Amino acid sequence: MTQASETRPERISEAEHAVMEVIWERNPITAAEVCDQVCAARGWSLATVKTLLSRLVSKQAIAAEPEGRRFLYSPLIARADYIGGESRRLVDRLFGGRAAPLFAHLAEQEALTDDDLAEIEALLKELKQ
Amino acid sequence: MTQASETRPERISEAEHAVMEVIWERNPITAAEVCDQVCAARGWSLATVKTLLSRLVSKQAIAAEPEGRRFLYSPLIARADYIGGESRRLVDRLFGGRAAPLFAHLAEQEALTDDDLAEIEALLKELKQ
DNA sequence: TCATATCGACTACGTCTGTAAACATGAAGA
DNA sequence: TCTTCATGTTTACAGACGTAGTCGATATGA
Repeated sequence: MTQASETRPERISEAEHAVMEVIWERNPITAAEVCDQVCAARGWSLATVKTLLSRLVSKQAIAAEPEGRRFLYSPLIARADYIGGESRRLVDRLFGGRAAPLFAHLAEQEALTDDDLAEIEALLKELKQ
Repeated sequence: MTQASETRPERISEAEHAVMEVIWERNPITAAEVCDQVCAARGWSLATVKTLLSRLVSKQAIAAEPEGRRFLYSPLIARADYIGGESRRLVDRLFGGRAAPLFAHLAEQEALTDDDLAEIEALLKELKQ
């Protein structure tokens, strides 16, 4: 059963993702406001943000609603979906789809703080309840 | 103090990574042998593999040792380092560097099998011992 | 020795990405 | 009304990436 319109979400690049984060955090939002949030941090110009915004629009990752002579942008895909997809891609590509080896790796690299461990432990308990 | 030669490992692309996996699994290995392992699966031609190999050589991800009139390729970076780096990038980019939210996400998506859970639990115990 | 298969090096080329300038147009102030 | 600012649209351009063809040299079998 293939869905009628299998709109495979087009891949969001790294720079585009930075813009998405801003939009997820606050929306609807204008181009200038997005720029306020990221241009300083990434050394971008407003023009760059505009380009990224229009690419995100054509990728249907965000919606642009006209407001006067400008646009208000809002997310069309949920952050949870995005990070879920990216996480899955990584786990599939590097760990054969199994999450445990990823966890083992992070643990080995001491990339897990005590807080992380405690939190994960709590989650584990919950999952097993 | 910046290190003398800050050889920031150049980014390995998706296609290149597929080649790396073959080389990690068996090495030293020739271009033709690499092709045997991936060309069918990915629908590539030998020429494509050769290109990827030479890009990997220039990125210093693999070494090419001459053997007669051909090369034997071997990894210069460890698989563990690679997947560690990639995992870290993802965790940094999407989860603010904390692993717990990633774990929570995988759990939420039911991307964790019972085996995964058991394994992670075991690892946790070990880490806390 | 001559054709052929093999192999790396070089070249190619369309797409995507990062980064931005130029341009057109409408709004707003002088 | 004339100028200037703000804003989206179009165009640009270099570098990375995916994918592969061509070239030149060597090994090899007839």
